[in-house]
This record gives sequence, structure tokens and C-alpha cells, in this order.
Amino acid sequence: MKRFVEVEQWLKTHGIRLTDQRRLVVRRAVAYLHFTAEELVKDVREYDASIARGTVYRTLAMLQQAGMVEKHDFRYGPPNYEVTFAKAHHDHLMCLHCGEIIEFQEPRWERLQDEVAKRYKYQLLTHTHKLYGVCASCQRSGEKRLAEPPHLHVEEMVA
Amino acid sequence: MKRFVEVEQWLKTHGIRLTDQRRLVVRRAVAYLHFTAEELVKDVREYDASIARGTVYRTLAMLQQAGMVEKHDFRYGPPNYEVTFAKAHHDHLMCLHCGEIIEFQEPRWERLQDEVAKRYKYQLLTHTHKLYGVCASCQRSGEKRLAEPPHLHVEEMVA
DNA sequence: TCTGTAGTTGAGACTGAGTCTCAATTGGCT
DNA sequence: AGCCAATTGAGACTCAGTCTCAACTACAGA
Repeated sequence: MKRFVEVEQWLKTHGIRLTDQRRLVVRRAVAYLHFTAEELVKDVREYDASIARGTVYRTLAMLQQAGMVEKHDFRYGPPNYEVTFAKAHHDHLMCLHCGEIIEFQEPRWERLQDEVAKRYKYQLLTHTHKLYGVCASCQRSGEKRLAEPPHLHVEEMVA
Repeated sequence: MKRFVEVEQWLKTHGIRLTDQRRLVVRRAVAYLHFTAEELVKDVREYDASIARGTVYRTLAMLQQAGMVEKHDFRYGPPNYEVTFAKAHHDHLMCLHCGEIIEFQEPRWERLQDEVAKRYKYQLLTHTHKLYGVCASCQRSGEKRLAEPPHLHVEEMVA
């Protein structure tokens, strides 16, 4: 992971005032790949029990605004956040059994999209493209039950 | 719209027991293009004030299960339901200013999807593909404010 | 380094959307 | 017509997220 100073610098240049709470939220966020707001709330509270839930939500909204994280509505459970800082655009493929999320790029899509937008005279701003299926290993284990919301592992705090 | 008898017949063959409440919910649902659960609750209550909110949600879940409606998570507000009874697969293009939703088909996508799924050895089940932008008329009127959840018009009860 | 102030925070009440429970009711097979 | 499993209404409950406001704090400027 990038030195954290870089991220802080970047936040400052985006007019974001740095507080201890924000530093913590951002640090913990970058330690994840995908996470839900509530998971992050729980996680940061292990480092600072007094941090308010509202603060986490506010910070996430701010980071999203600044383009550092993206909010994704997957099919099950609450929205998932993803840190996209210095990351190329990609779409998602999700396993409905184990909740695994694969990110992939497919430039040919982007072209088709532009075509569709032109067809309807839309000025395209964003898009979401999500594929849902069953991953190879779940196919093998032949599980029957349907997806729980994807589960995350807590990693160590980034220095 | 199709004669309602047809729809009822179809429900029966899908093992769905017909009750007055279900008949009402289904009739009102097919009167819309896209609607949210709460909009439908409010709407059916104009015909039967005593209908329980839970009944509407249960019926929607059932119709979804049976493949008669689809649930879409658009970017703003609660999920949107769409009656897909006897309707070909399509994706969506939404205007972030006025909430207009355009349905379009793009078979070339389906092929690309299969390719991606194969690449990761996924068995593909479904997908969602949503484009967001600004429609031609909103571009002209140059509105600044961002999307309210799409707004619906209540149509007359289908006979 | 100090200060003023606009921006940020914690706490907790509040909201919206959806789920659950359970006793009472009902559809539809026989 | 009678039976009983499925369905319903009512309302309590949950979960995720928002809002309010007094107290606190980052940081630009003196």
C-alpha cells in the first residue's frame, strides 16, 4: 500500500480537513478491498471506541464525493464500498454462493456503451455492470444455499 | 395490456393461490412500468385500505420468485420493481436529472459476458447493467440539481 | 505561537424500508 | 359443505442510515 502521507496529502489538496477520526477511517478503509459501512464502523471502533457512527458515514460520503471510494449496490445486503484511489475502472463478477468478488476490465464494453448512449442522445456519466454466478469452487462443492452478504477479513492496520 | 385472466391463469400454473389481495396487487403492479414497493403499498390501499404492508411485500417476493417481476437496485432510493411478464431481456439507461428510465437491448453484450464468465470459470446466472447519464432534454434545460428517485404516475386500474 | 471561527464531532433521537410473529381468516381440494 | 394448509392484518421489531445540536478542534491569519 502507498505511504499514507500520500493519501493525506491528496485529501488536503481536495480541501478535506484532517482530523484524527478521518485519518483513522481512511486508514482502515484502505486496509480493505470491499467493505460495508457498518463493517467499517465496527472496525474503526476497535481502534477508537468513541468514534460516532455518523462520523464514519459522513467520512465515507466525503471520500466518495472526492472520488477516493466508490459505493456499489450488490444484490444482497447493504451497499459495498471500494477504495478506488489510483485504480483503473473495472466491473464486477460476484459469486452468489460464497460472495467472492472478482474485478475485471473489458474495454469493448465501454465502446458499446458509448454507442447506446449516443443512440438515445444521453450524456453518459457512469455505469455499473455486475455479473452474478457461481464460481468454479462452489460449482464443485455443489452448494445449494444462496449467498449471504459477502464476508470480509479484517487486516492489520496500515502504517 | 393482456387480459387479466391470462395473468391469473399463469399464476395458478405457477402454484400461486389466488386471493383478493393478490389479485389487487398484481393488477396494480401491471398498471405501472417501474415502481417501488412503498409506492405500490400506497396505491393498492386506495382500493383496499385494509391491505397490510406485509402482504404487498410478500406478494412482490412471490412474483419475483415466479419470474413475473424483477427487482432493480438503481442508484438512488429504494429498489425498483418492474413487471417483466412476457417481456424480453433488456438493460437500463437512467437519467440522473429527471429519473427517466430507458430500456434497451444489446445482444453483443451478452456475448462479451459469456466470454468473461468463461475466463473466470463462472457459471453465469444473471447480470445487471445500468448506464447513468443525462437525457437530451435535461441537457438542454441545463438543470443543476441531482436526481430525485424516479417519479411515477398512477394509472387507472386495469380491468 | 496564539486566536477566532468555520468546520467537525459524539450522542442519541429519529426515519424509512423491510421483516417477523401469531391469531384469525380463507381458498380451493374432496 | 367441511377441512386444513396457506394466507392475511396488525403491529412490534430490526437494520441501515440520517439528523440535530451543543461541545470541540483544525488551521488560516495576526
